Amino acid sequence: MLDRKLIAEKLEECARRLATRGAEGLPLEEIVRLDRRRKELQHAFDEARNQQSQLGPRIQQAMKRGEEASDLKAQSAELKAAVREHEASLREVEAQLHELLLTVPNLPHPEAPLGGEDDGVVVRTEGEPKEFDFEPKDHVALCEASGLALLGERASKLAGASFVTFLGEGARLVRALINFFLDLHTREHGYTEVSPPFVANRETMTGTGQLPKFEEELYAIPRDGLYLIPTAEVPVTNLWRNEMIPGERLPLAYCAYTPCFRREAGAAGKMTRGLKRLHQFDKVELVRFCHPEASDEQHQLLLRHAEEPLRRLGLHYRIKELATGDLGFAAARCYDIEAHSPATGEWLEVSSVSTFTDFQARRANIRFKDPKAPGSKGKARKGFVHTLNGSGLALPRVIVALLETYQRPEGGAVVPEALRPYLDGRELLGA
RNA sequence: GGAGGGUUGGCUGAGCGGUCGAAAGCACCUGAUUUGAAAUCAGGAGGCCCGCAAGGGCUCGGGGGUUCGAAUCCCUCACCCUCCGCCA
Repeated sequence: MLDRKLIAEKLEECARRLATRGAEGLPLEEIVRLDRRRKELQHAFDEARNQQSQLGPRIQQAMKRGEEASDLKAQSAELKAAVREHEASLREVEAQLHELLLTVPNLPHPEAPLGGEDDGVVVRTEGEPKEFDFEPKDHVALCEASGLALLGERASKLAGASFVTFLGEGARLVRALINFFLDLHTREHGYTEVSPPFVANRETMTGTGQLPKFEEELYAIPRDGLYLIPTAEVPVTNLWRNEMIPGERLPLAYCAYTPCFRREAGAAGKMTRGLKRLHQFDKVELVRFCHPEASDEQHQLLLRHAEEPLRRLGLHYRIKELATGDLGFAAARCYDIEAHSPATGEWLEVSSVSTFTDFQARRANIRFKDPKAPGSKGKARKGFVHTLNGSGLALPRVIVALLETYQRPEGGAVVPEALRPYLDGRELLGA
């Protein structure tokens, strides 16, 4: 959610910056108009309320003197009606305003490259492309040959297409990767592990920006008013909803393993075989809360943390900064981390590392309060925190890159060193 | 799921429907005493929102209601505790 004041004061600039992400025809003028109306109503309400509350003691005194005070009572009743009226219109205007505000995406970061999907900038490429002296198979063929994952009809029997079942060493590989990622981030990068609910209510989904605009993307449990989470970002960011974080605790860093559920409703036509696009996948997510002035630096730090698992697994990958038109609704700036699929030559997005500035914090009302300097009469500084998150990492596509990169001509795949402790020291998988 | 009890400021804990934004204690801040600290004494101070300020509004778990007036009465929701039932 954008700051109403900012929209009012810099309407042109907001519109221009939002246009760079392709957001046109937003109700910005309407928002400014409603905000002005809101202020007026608030004033009228305060005024009437003030008058009414001053009448109370006077009535009491009159009654102590044994008077009826019926004229005062009537006056008070009248004011009460006025207060109610003002309050009702105030609430209505506020609700309208809020609703409009929820539809406006975040402002892109001034340094984000301009353009659309194809204008992302590859910031750097890490590792070497894998060379084979035989014809490499793609991950689908490898899964079929090794039996690590069920991709076909037998798997879709359970919940439909685009749900996978990992079997035997494949299931074990999933667990190993989750543990590897979590251990790395908690032990070496200082993240606090969170194991949240895999469902969330409407308010929680609104806080991070999934609702109201992207209801189509979510699996819902209408009977209980719940949604399956599309990412751990949702429950973890909302941990602090409607709270004030003591400034000295910032920055906060959380990591969480959860399955992620996505309907991929907008992805029709992009259907792919195999593990590349699923309705349910496992992911370890990193979430950070920080002071506003720290978010750029925190974004770089988060990026380093998120890519570290790929480095340790010895995979070839690149970092791409998304152009403004490709940014997610709530993001101000975003790096995608893409692992290389040597069999197809594709770059697979395994992580999206975003900074949301105060956009999510406003929606979810997450603020900080710095401690007052001792002895100083100045007020403690308060404000909305900045939130950031990134996958660290999403499993299925990492598995694709892993199997393809480390495949052997005679079948199976070599386990990279870093992962062996999580697989009983095994050096080979699916052989 | 059923029955009962509870939720007050950072904490503990009072609070006849009318100067209650709320006693008291602890913690906190300022000053005095002290070489410094502790102890003691005297003061001060809840939080949030709008506002440059003056000022105003909101706030006793959330929401609604009764009343001229609600921390106090009623309804409802959430959470906590106890008992019963069920259960990995």
